[in-house]
Amino acid sequence: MKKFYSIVENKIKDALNACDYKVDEVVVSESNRPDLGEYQYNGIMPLAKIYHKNPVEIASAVVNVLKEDKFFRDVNVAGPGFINISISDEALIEFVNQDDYEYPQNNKLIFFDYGGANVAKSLHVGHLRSANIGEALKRLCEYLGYNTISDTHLGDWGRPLGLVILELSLRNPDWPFFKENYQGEYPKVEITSELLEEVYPYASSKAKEDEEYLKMAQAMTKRLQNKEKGIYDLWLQIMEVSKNDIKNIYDRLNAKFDLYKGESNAEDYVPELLHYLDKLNIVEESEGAKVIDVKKDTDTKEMPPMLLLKSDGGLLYSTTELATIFDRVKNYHPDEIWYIADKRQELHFTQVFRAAYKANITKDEKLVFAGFGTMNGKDGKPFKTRDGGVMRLVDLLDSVKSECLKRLNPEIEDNRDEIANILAIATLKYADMLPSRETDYNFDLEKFCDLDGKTGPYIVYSTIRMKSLLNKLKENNINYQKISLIANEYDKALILSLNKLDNVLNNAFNDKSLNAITDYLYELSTNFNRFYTECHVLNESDKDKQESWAYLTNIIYKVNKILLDILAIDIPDKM
RNA sequence: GUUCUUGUAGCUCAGCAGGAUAGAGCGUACGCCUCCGACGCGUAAGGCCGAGGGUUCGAUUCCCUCCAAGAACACCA
Repeated sequence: MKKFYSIVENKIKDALNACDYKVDEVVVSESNRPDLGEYQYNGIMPLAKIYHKNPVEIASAVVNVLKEDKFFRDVNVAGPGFINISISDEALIEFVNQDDYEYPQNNKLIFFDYGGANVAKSLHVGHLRSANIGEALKRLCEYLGYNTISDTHLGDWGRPLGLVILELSLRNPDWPFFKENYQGEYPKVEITSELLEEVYPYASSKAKEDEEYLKMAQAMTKRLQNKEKGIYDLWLQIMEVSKNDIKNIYDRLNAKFDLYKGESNAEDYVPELLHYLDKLNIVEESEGAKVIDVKKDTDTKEMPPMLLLKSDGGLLYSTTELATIFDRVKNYHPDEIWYIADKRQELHFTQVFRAAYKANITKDEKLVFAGFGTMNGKDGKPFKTRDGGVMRLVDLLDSVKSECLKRLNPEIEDNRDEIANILAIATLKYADMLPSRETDYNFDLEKFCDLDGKTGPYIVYSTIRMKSLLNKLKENNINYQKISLIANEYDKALILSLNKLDNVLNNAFNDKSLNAITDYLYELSTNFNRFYTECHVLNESDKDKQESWAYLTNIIYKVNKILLDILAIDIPDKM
């Protein structure tokens, strides 16, 4: 991958060295004074402090060295020691012509935990961000050369399953799963996702009112966790139905998981884990439960101990989580494990991570929690359906889809449904990743689907425009190998934007946030649209100009595609 | 209650390893189609960066206090 900023930064570093100033790192940024230069370097002032010298003096010396380099069109000192830099057209052209957009592969493995679907419960709006952000971060890491593995970490082993099985047993007492000493194969029973969708909420609310029912559910959960014959077989059938359902929705969202493991898999490691922890002497008893103290001296806030086992011996969220880390470390040897989950779960993960470190389960592995903010309704309150229930993810996707369908160009006759679906996903994903990761945001259908502004449809439209222009160039046999000139401020603006690619991707990686990318996509689109209206590629008579512009259009399309692929956004041919 | 997070234009949000004149989008007001998709483009107005202190040559950015909002706080996941 070619790195424009690094070139500039290294040149400045060399110049500083030539003047006998040593710096660890030079960071150049886009100028906020475009009247003075395209880029700026502000590092002279702090340097002057170290060397007890006048910053303007240092800056002038450095500038004199840089001025010798034909790479720069202009370098000057302003104010207390800012260095303003402009690049020569020749250098810009040479850089654009380098076709080098791939990062070298490295041997680091990042393990991703996102999605977090629960079996027997339909995916709801709360699952949207985890899938979007997780998938995009995973693709970003892959693009940057990391190896990745992703796992949904299904919630398939806790009380919800106990509740569902209990309720099914009450409704179908004659099912053989619940008969003791049943011999032979268990029959395949009629379980549909619709049924599960109805059963869980019913059982869940009943457990809240009915203490007896709750106790029965707890007992059933325990029986499941003991893998009791019959109960476990029924569970397998529930799993199959539910997993398919989950996969379908994730497919729609372009979220592809390498693993569909879950708490139940981690459960296999629980005995080993408990045995291991026992030897370490870090498990304590508290109010009947087994806990691991994870407090640190440096804590400013109270840090409750991690609950390992319930007083009835049952497993908890944290237990399976810890066992999952155990499993992952043992079987996949990741360098890092990234958890993309609602930021409200941060305390829970902090506890588990600390326990994992304390128990020396992870050794060098780094456990990273990347929490995201909540998507709320338009009113800023938690997203609900009209009757106050939790909105299902499918329903949300469908509502966006029908809104997109309404706005589709009426002249398009074929595949309207399919196009609307692609558009809906683009719309939702773009809107979802536009705020920075930790920001809560409000779902606003009208706003997201609007063709004006920082929206998915605008980005999609611009990309379609690029594609359509490239097709026209092909039809007219207009070929392009390279850019040979910069004609005006419009193509130049585009080039300067393109130079940022590597920076943007690295910022996104460092912050584990996609907003740098969504924002950059908007910048590219808007710069392209301006270029498009001002520079008429097809009927430009100057052949060099035409070729340069055609080449540029191709590059911008290519970079756009790279970014959209990272975000897992597809682009229809028309809209 | 304790702790954490957030407070930036009318609205929604970026920026915040300190830097020059704080940026977008929407909305508002004006413009631009005999040419590659006007589902586009341009121009303008709009800000004491929650308040008050501090550190610094320099603070929206770092530290402290206060005010306001949100979230998390052991046998649910």
